[in-house]
Amino acid sequence: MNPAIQWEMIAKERELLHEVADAVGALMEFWGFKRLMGRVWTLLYLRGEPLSAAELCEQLEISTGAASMTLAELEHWGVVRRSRKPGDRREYFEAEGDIWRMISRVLRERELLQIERALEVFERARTQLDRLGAPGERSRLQRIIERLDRLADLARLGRALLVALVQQGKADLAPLMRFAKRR
Amino acid sequence: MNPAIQWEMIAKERELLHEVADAVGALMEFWGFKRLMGRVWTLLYLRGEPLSAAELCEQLEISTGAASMTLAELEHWGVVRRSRKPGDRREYFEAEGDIWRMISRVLRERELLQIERALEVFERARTQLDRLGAPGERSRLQRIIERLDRLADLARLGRALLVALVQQGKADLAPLMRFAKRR
DNA sequence: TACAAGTTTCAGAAGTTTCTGAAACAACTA
DNA sequence: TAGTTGTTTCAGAAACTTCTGAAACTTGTA
Repeated sequence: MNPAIQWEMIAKERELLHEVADAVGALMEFWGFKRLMGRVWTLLYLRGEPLSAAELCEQLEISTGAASMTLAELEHWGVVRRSRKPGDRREYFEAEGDIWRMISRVLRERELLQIERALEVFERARTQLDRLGAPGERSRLQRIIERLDRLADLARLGRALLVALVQQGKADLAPLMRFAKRR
Repeated sequence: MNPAIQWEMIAKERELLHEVADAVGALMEFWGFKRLMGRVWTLLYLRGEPLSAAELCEQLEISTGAASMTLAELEHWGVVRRSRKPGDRREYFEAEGDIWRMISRVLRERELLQIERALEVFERARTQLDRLGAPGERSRLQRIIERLDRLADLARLGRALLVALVQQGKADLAPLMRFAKRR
């Protein structure tokens, strides 16, 4: 094959992976992670083989420092594994293949925590407001308490949905996938 | 009643509302909104009556500029209404009472958009990669394409879940609430 | 042990977001 | 119309986040 054409194909592939990585990066950023985490993970996931830190730096045009910190963070979230090849001093990195395991971990450890924290504040404030009843003010306070209860209900709903999602996914992702395909 | 005690009760109430507003503010920030939007909306929601911009500034200790901008933004999302009292020059602001309407709007207009955008990139990259097949490289490319497909599947799952949530909620929030209470 | 290759850390650069406060503006009243 | 009160806008201050690059450190090799 014409080497010029072959080179062009390699460049094209690289560009496409880059675009996908950027798209996931944007999604992840939206989800409150660093954009780089999304980009790095995506490249590793798509390539499907262990890559060295140096290659990631080169492909994504980032510094060694950024690579090191991002990889450590991804490892902390359990979405990237580190490995070595015999006779090679470098460390290699590989993406966790099970996407759902990643997501459900984030849902459990981060979103759920946020909701529970808010819920605690709601409940504590509720009991304290209840005790506060000023004689002439009962009905005004009552209205506030009612609305606070609705906020708490919503938080509990969110919690229940998250828990259900995590449980369902743990049991088996397939039913959810079928659900998606039905639409 | 002893005025000192009465004053203390007012301060206590104020502090409690403040705490709840901060909790919602943190949640909203986590969701990619400005913290202030959460704080302002919460105070309006809990009080349940129209408040003036000045009162919001005073209660939340923010500048008039911040109040104006935040209220405009909240109005744009349809979660705060603006009204006037006859014979009063000031504008008053009131929170949208239907929380679910707010949330589903955000889900539809923001999250859904994000996912669709990513999905488009995935699909475009997929067809282009498909065309790219280098003779000796078919299987390597094939692996990448497979993984890209899994990413796309996940995005479609997310989209389906969001759509279902929005639809369900539009029909009636009650079933979801019962779902939450069952747990 | 000395060396080299690879990795981590961290001070501060660069970029971004959010908020303030004052000036411009708008709306009502006398 | 002029004055008063209330609202919006926006330049830049402040705070925060993310990234770089060089120095410190670690690990394996000779």
